[in-house]
Amino acid sequence: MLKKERQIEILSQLEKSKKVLSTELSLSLNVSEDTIRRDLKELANEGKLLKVHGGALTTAQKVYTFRENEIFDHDKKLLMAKKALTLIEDNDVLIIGGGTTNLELVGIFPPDLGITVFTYSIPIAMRLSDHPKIEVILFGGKLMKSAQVTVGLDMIQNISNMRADACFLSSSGIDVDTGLMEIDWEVSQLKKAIVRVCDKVVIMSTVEKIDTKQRFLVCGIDKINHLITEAESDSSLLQGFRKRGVHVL
Amino acid sequence: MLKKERQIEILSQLEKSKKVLSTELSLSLNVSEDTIRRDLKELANEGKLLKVHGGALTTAQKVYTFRENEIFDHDKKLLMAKKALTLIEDNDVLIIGGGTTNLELVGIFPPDLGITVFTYSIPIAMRLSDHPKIEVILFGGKLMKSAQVTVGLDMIQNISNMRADACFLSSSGIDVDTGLMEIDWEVSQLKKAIVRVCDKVVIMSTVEKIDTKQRFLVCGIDKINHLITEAESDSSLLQGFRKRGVHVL
DNA sequence: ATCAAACACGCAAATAATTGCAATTATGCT
DNA sequence: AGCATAATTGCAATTATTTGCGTGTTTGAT
Repeated sequence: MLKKERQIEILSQLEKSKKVLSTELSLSLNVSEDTIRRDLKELANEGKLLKVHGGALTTAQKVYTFRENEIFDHDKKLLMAKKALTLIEDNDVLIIGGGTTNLELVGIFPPDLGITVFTYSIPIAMRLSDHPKIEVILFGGKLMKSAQVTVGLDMIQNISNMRADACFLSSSGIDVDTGLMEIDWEVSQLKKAIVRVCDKVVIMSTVEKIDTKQRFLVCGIDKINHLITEAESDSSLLQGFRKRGVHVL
Repeated sequence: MLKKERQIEILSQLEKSKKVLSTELSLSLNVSEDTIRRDLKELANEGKLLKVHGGALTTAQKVYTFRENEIFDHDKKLLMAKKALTLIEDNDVLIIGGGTTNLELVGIFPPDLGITVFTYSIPIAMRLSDHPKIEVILFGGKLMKSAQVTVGLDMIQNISNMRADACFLSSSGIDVDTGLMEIDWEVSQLKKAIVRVCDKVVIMSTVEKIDTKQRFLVCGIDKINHLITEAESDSSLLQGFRKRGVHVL
């Protein structure tokens, strides 16, 4: 039995019973407990499970009454989130925008990730509120009910006075020539301010948003460092972005 | 049963009933009382609960916007919310604090109520986000994960520069002689600032909190205009408050 | 003040984790 | 293919964690 195979089996057992014991796994999979422990350690580092003395528990021990399965295009967004996660390092200071893709992203943050997150999205803050190591700062302002994000002039002030390692923004439209666009004026102003203070700008967009235009410009393509979609990074659709120096993944 | 598993179970029981007894836990989880005590001690060090002689209490009530029926003392709090609602008029500007009682209150706001609500509680903002006529402004700041509220110095600044018709605050302790008290320093500072800028100060407190003291003073009894409990307004327990000019209801 | 319940401390047994090391197995490269 | 290198695995010795029990102390309700 291959290592990967075994690890998948471990995860599947964990899925069923919400907990696994090192001793039991060692018997049922015919490997030493050491190996099981090494597997568990590895999986724990990937955030796939929570390693504890004697075995492991599902990370989703928490009561997520959150409607994860109601997210549109859940699979695609999860894939994008996984790609985005590779860009994040311990001790980073991030600004994370609204949208379900970002919600997906913070949902897969491994438990040992120690970062600081600034956000204006209430669902994002909520979901991070039970993460053990992440510090969350929520920007305040008037609540835009439709998207459950806050906006306000003060907020743009606040943002302008900070710096962050990276920002993760979704897009309502992106285009090789024009750049990143936004439907809502207030949100566009907000994102404009965010882009200015971040070393690394990461845009997450499903391919259907590519080459669609919206009313308000956030920034030109030259400000964007990474573009994440659900497609293969060498897709021809994305060639234009690669040519302009955007890291596509 | 694994240690972590047990601790999670303890926390989950605690969440439901707001208190746990070492003896009961020892029986229901089939471990010695020593083990329970050690668990409680450990969890207390992590700030997950407050250890007391004989068991443990919740340190701060974590609010789940979704699971209304699990709110502790739901009936009492609903009753208090109904009383509080009588104090609210159209076009009011209110500051509403955290806690499940306030959550209950905003839950029964009639759909045609047109007011402006300032809050630092994320669950409150969430719940109001689907109300058609209420404008919600969320104060920003560092997220205190246990209670899902935000705090911060900026926030006190912001509050000091506004005025509101009334504020609705829960109490972690109130006493005729001392006044309103709070467990957490940062929250106490926050409430202090709020009380200063509100024309009408409404405190909501279950009777069990009456005459209990906490570490940090928010304000004296003279600043409090209304006291809402689940008891009859002419209860003898509340006589002291009435004598000092507090409207008890 | 009294007394049972709750607690803290140390100890010992059992179980689990870690580490270094050697044997085996996979992988990449010419 | 053949070889070098890296990864994986099991083993043994050591270390750490968990747990229950005995002892003596503290607590808090009457």
